[in-house]
Amino acid sequence: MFRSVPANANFPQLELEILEFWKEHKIYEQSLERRAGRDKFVFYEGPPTANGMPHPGHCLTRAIKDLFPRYRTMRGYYCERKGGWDTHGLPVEVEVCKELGIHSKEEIEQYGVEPFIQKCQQSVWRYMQEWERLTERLGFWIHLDEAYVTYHQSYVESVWWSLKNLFDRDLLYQGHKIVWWWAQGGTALSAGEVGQGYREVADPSVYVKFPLLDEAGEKTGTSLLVWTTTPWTLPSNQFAAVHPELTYATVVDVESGEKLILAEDLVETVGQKAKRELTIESTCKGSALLGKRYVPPFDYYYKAEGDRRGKLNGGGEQHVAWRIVAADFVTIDSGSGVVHQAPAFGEVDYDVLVAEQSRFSDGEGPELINAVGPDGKFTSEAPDYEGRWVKEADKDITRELRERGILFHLDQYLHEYPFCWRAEEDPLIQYPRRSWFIRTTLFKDRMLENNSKINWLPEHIKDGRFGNFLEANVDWALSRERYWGTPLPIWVCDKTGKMEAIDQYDELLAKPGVTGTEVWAEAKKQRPDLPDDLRVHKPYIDAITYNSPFESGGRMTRVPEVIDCWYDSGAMPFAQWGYPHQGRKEFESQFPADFISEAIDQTRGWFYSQLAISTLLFGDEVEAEEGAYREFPHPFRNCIVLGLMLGEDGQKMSKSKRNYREPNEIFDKFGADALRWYFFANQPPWTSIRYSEPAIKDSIPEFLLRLWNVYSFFVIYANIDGFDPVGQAVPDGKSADVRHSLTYDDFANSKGHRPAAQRGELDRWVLSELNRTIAAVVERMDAYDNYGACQKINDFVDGLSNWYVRRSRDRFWASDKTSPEKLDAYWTLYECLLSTSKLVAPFVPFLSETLWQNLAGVFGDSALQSVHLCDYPASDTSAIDATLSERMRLLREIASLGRSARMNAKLKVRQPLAKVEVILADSAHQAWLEEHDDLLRDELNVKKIEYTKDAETYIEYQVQPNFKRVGPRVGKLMPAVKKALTSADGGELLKQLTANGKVVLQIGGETIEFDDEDLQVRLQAKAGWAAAQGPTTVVVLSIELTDELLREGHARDINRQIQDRRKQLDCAFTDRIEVGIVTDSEELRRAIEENAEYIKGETLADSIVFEALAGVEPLECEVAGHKVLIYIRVIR
RNA sequence: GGGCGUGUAGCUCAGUUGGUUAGAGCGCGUCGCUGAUAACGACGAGGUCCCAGAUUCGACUUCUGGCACGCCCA
Repeated sequence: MFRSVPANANFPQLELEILEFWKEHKIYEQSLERRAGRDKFVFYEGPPTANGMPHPGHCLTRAIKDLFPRYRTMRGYYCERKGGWDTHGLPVEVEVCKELGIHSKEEIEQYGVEPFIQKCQQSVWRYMQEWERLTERLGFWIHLDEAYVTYHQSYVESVWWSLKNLFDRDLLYQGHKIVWWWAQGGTALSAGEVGQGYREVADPSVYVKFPLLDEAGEKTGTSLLVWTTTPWTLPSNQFAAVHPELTYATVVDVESGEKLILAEDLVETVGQKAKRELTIESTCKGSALLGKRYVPPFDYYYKAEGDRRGKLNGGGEQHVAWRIVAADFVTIDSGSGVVHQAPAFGEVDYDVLVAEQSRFSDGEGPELINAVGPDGKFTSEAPDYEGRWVKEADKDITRELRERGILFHLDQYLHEYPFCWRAEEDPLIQYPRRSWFIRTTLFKDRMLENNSKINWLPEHIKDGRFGNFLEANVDWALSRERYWGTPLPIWVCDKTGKMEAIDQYDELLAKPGVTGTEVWAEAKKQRPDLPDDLRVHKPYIDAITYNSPFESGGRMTRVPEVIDCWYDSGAMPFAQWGYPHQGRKEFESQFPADFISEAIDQTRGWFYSQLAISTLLFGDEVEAEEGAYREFPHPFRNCIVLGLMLGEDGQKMSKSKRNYREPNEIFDKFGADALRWYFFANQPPWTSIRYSEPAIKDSIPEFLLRLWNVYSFFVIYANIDGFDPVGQAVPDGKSADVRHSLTYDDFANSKGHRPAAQRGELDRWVLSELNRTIAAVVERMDAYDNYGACQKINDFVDGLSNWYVRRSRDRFWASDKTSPEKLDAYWTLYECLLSTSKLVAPFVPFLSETLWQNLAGVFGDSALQSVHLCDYPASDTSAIDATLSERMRLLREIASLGRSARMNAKLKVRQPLAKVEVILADSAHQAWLEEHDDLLRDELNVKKIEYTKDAETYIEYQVQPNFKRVGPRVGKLMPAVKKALTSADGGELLKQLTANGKVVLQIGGETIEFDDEDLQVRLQAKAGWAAAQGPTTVVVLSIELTDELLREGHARDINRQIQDRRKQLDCAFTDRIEVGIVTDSEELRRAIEENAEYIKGETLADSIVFEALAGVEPLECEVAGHKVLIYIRVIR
């Protein structure tokens, strides 16, 4: 006996039971053990940060991450799933600062770096429990207790190894990075923080004259007209930039006679602004101006360096600065088309400097000029303004320019400018900071090559967002002037400035003359519970110094920076194993990944950091560890890039807007399977989806409940009829302790089990559909297309429920429990359900497990304990019958048309009809349909189905060209062809076609032949018939009703009333009853008498009498316009 | 301002290499079924496939240019 199935399934409750079962029997662990030694399917977990609450978007990521490993495991692969946590970085520091009520780095230093990072380490686990709970509840199988953690010593040392590798290969260097700088707080702000602080302000907009020099260095009398909104950057000017493709005009200021150069398109605008009359004297391309020198507005640097020339790489010399250079970012949207360049205070300006530097030989090019200190005040290099806050100095600088006669025009400019988000009055400035970089640009081509080998889903990521990002690669700014992060493992000699990288803590301790280890020892003494991993972090690591190998008496001290936490996560493919200090074997066997998935916001994050690090470390034929060079792609082969999940209102999910529900709420209300199915089955994973509770809820009736109902139906009747699949189910020769996946073969010797070929058409049809579905699902899932796979599954379950079960009900209800047809029905449905539960297991692991446990449970220890231990179903191609499939489709179409026609004629299905006539455009399957019309007769409740030959009575033929075939052949004649065919007599054309095998028409002066396949025939029902038409089929109802048919209809009405009453009385499915009917209508009485056997059979009535039954409450109802009293007594 | 993506029914979304009746679910309407039953099914209404051009015999589909929204970056 199967366990009886609750009528109303409580999915969330069932899921909790399954979770318990999995835990108790270690099903996940077993599923891995069963695949030990098999081919590997490698999965990488992109580490989430556990210091924020998980939201539904995280469910999506985790669901996809679960789906494919589960699928592959069932397909026979060994798929380890090691968890991981991202723990470093600014967000963690910000959280701790919030908690402490402090902001600036100064305040952190005051509070103490040591307690601060201790707090960071604890904060990282704040929402750990919620994350673990979500992971488990969603059914995401992953080893959380063996998760890698980015702050662990082994992980840090692994990252150190990779950095040492880069350092030793001269791929790590120090340079400047222009950052958004909060001068008052002495700290750089992250992009996110800067983004929060934009607001509209009015800044000065100044047009300044830069006098041009000739070859000899003499003033030419012409000036560049240069525009800027930050006058305070003018003392640090190094270049003036023009766009090489723009046209520039030399104009004469009519009033003063001065000559100026500016973009031609801006002459009028600038003239109007300054209220000057400017007449154009000549024009030239920007490219013609390149290299010309000018006198900058301030001579703080120019005085000494103005005449300096440097050697160019290609030979020759050039002045290092104060000349015109080309830049693509120059526009004519505002200003003068000539842009002042102060590389210290603008990222694009800085890039111009770097480009210039690269043209000169080493040490010969321009140095960065910076007259401003980190406090935002002018330094002694600009003595006139020394000590003044730059923004405040703008006015005086402008005044000085005016006094010196080089200010052409001044006005106000409204624009968006960033301010500090925690000190609203403080404007941010762009400012250069010493920073460490990785020379990723050297590897651009290698990274692109690597990228080209990756299978991106969707495909456009490869050459789109990700490819473009790689094309525009700049060196990776690695260092951060922060506290909680992987320390940059570089020690500097205080005598020589020479450096070395260290990749292991023990190696550091073994250095000669090492001191400073007591700082950690002391801390550990004070707080023995401190995790040892902290010793490789600030401030402890900073305390450790040792004797310089470069010069005696020198000491080696670590540089102060920590690294970008994206580097941490990108190092995960090897660092998760502590490679190469340990875990070599694991790394070798788990690299590269077959599959990763994250949302699209990781393009520049984890996707890039992994690819870059891997390409640099393992992608070039470097002299390195054994076999460092690897074929691309690595470190991942397939990557599903998920869309972002938006809130209910289509906006970004936000806690404060409350535009989404907590994941737990969804689990409690609808269950994890509903959520998972919603994710997998409703759209390709890369489309961004809007969080929608109704849509999640819909998964239940749409899919889960439909499958559940079939399952429930099966269990109810299998138990009633005592259907027992066990018998000799386990084939001889197989050891009793082998547990089975229960495939078709396992039943071959069972009682009442017939080979599919011997079963009826409907059974063979559904088995054919099943195997087609299996093949399609496997094909889709191997291509990482969960959406396509779900559609196939959904179609199958729909067919199983709404056609197979519906049309097989009679067989399940048949009284002869041993008839082969009845047993066929049970076996077929049983096999379908078992296969389906395996098929859907990766998608809805809970529901499938529930089904499996009950359906396979009757086998006890002969069957596998969990569906997740089974092999994924394999398609039996011999069971697939494409012709049958097509025929059944046609049959269903006819049934549908029949219902449609009934609807139009307002003839309910309970009323039997004498006949329908079916007209087929193509008679290929007619004979088969005729043989199987019992199904149709029953479905449509008609006595007879005829396939009409002489169709012209009911319909007209409309002939259309097969555009795909005929189009290319006739080209421009197509409209004429269409017209000729549709306006011709369709019947006539068809007769020609049948007689000659072709139709020949004169169209547009040409003779055109059409064969069978060139023409498409549509049927059109003529008016006046109760008919419905499909593209190739028409169904016509015969609507004359005889008295006999009417009485049969009445009997059916009575039947339905009795069934209704049974339900009200809460009858068991097998309860037998006595029926009494009281009515005045002779007609009804006759209807019942004539159909008594039918009613008795349907309603399990032992007797029907025409009188009241004593002691029974009657049901009063109306049938065919007559009042009827129905008495029902249950026989107990 | 740049890159990428999206725009299809009231809502949420599909739409395979261009082929002439553009689909699903929900919602709505009408009806049916009643031994899966607090389920289920059928049928129907509902569309300027964002707009404008171009290519083509033919464009939701390809191209160009707009518009709107989203993401990433300036």
